[in-house]
Amino acid sequence: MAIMTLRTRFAPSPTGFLHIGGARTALFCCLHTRRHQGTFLLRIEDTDTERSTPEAVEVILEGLRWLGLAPDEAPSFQSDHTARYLAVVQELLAAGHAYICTCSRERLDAVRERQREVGDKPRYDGHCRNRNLTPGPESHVIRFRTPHTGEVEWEDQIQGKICFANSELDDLILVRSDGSPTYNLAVAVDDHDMGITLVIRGEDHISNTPRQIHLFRAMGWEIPAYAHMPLLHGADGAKLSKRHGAVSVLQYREEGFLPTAINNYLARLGWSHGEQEIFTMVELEQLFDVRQLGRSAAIFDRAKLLWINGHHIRAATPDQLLPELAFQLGRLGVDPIPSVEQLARILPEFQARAATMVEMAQKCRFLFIDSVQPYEEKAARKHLLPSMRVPLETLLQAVTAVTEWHFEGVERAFQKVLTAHGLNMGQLAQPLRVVLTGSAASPGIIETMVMLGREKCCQRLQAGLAWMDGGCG
RNA sequence: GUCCCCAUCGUCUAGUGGCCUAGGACGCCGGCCUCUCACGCCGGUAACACGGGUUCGACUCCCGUUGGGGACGCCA
Repeated sequence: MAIMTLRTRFAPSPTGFLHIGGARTALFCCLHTRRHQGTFLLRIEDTDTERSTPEAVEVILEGLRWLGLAPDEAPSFQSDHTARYLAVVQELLAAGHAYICTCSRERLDAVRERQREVGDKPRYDGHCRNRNLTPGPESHVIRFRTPHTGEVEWEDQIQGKICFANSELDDLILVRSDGSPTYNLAVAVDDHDMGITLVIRGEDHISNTPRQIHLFRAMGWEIPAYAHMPLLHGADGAKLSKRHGAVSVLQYREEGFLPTAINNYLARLGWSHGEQEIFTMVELEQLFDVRQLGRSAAIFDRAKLLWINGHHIRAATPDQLLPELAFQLGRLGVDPIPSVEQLARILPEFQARAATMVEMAQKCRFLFIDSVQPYEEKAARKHLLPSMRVPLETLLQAVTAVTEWHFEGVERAFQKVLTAHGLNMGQLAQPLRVVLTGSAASPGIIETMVMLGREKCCQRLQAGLAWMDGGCG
């Protein structure tokens, strides 16, 4: 069968960072395309020369790379296509589908204000539509001649049938008075030129679709299919945007989230597959289909993201986590950053204990610093009782005498102290933990000692005894 | 205001006329495990917005109301 191969695009405007909502759009687009063996493209929509910056392009690219959503071909920049857009407009002008408009912004504002007062939808009133103006020295824009009657309808792959009466639409501007092309023109031309067969984007673009379809019709082009996905909302239920609580996806990396976890979480917003909650990227690429999306907006829930992130941390192999842990330790000021061998040895002990890589770094930091004093006050008060002084001193001796520094060897020494003083595990483990780690929580006490090494164990035991002698109870 | 869209536990969702005294997940609460903290396991909490229809039977279909969101730029 001659099924047209799927071509999609993610089309961000480089006016800022890539936020979590944009990342979700890119993810859905990418997953759907991979599932159907299509081609996923990236188009930078920089027709707004005022606000677009090369820095933003770089940040968006980096965000996509980090998430593993790299496009299949080199990105396309709308700013490279200006001549093409303008040529299309000339065709439109020649065919009578566009016209010159000399209305001033002041007039437009006044018209809109009047319409609002009457309770109408603000839109261009068609003042220049039939004036047959020709380009002159006077400042002018070029507008599209939108049909007055009839309607535009399309079968949206997510929303179902959507229909707009043409009478609801106005004559949009195609070319600004400075001669630059506008968004709707550029999108329509590029979607056609790039051979896009399915436009996947946020539902905030629904109202642009009829305009773009009209442009396609006027040019006699084949109209692509559309899939408008529900938006991501913030905790207050409003659209997530840069000025509304959204932060860069790269900040999630800083906060210790794994890209697989972010993707997993985002995919479950609006989409599900039975009762499965945890998905790998490979699974998503096999299962995700935009046509299975729900139609209602979802609210971003950090608590669930944390849970999923913890799950992916546990599921990861240590070497996958190594670079992230090193990165986070560096941010905590650990210097020098431990070797990968060192980190690989201790990392498994912390996988089940951290929801983020930041948390993991915080929890294993004690291993790599010189002193854990001052102790966490509450922990010290509760566990470093005077009665523990002697047992800890015995332990110091036992530790010094350990011949082979491995789990069994250390455990033997520890048990000996327990027996000698008639203590149970917890009675000795907790004070020791405080002395060794500075806090009342850590991996198993023997594991902790083994990880720390004999030298540091002895040093900290000595420091602990000194602290107790100092009477700082 | 006008147009478009949406509506199941606090949140993400399953549900496509009877299998629903509405299932799962996160969170929260309780318990187990236990040297601490986690992980894990067990149990609990909590929802079909409202009103009309259609039907032998509605969470599921239709209409209305209410509520929410989006769009109304020489931004994208």
